[in-house]
Amino acid sequence: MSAEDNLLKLVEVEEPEEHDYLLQEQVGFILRKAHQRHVSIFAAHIGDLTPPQFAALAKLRDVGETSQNQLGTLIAMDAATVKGVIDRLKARGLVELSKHEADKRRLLVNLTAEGRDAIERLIPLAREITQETLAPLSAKEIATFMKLLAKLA
Amino acid sequence: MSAEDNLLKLVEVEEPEEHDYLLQEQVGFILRKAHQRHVSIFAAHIGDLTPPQFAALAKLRDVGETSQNQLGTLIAMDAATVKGVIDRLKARGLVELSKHEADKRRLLVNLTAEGRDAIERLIPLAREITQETLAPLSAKEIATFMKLLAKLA
DNA sequence: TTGATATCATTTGCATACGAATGAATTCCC
DNA sequence: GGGAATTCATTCGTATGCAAATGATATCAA
Repeated sequence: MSAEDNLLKLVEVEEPEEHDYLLQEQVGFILRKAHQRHVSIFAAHIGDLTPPQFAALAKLRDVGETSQNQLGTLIAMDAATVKGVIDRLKARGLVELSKHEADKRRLLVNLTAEGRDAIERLIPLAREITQETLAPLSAKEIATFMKLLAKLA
Repeated sequence: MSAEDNLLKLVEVEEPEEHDYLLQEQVGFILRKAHQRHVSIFAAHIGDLTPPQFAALAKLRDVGETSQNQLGTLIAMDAATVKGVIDRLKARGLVELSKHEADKRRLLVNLTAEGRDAIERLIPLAREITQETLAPLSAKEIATFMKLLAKLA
């Protein structure tokens, strides 16, 4: 290889052509597809609840009664989004709402008995969903991936 | 109350009942948060276009004129979703639609001159978005992460 | 105490995202 | 050739997801 070739190669590596932008290699695009695949796996295992609805129930199981806003923070949903999710869970009798005695602004959310039964019943399925989502990776790869993904989230 | 009871209560308070299922460690939940963070970074750099709209333009730049359905396949959107995205890009004059001569079912989509200008102008910003999204990782970690993420998508 | 500020919840508007149903056009295959 | 199956696009309904505006309440600070 000539000196000119080496120089050219170096220049190419350090200053890539403006035309070689490949959508399918961008992290955002792949992230969106990976998320889509997960949601699809979720729906195949748990047909009557969405991932956000499941997240709300699972978090209420962890922390018990909380305000709607606080629950939203815990499951990474803004106030407008969490309201819709809770409304639908309430309509199905899985959560119940009550007013905070001291702070009249707050709307408390809690599992109903039916909601508690539902989440306990669904958690084994959720484990399968996690497993199937990660199935393309080896155990070692899963550990690495989860560590790096957590850094990005 | 016995001393044992007090001890037990203390333990319960400081180490709340160990639930064997932790939402915040599930891949689906973290994937959703990572995707949210990316969309937020995208919006901070490119305010007047959404990631799916950008994806449509970038892919049209790659492949040139295609049918609406085919474009949807290329950017991982179902027919109903891609229609809305293309409708909005058309309303803004960034793409133009035409009928396929041989196959009357197909609706061809292509960039307008304005659309081509827009995507060329935005690609440098998209590179910054990718960089900022991956900023929490080292170069080596990025390589590892992208390889594993691609396996999951 | 009171006026400014902050927090909680709601509502509206817009943009994905997808299942299901529908209609039009094409292809398959007997 | 012609009926069955497939493909392409559209529409409808439901569910996130978020920005921005609003109203009610609570907290802070002068």
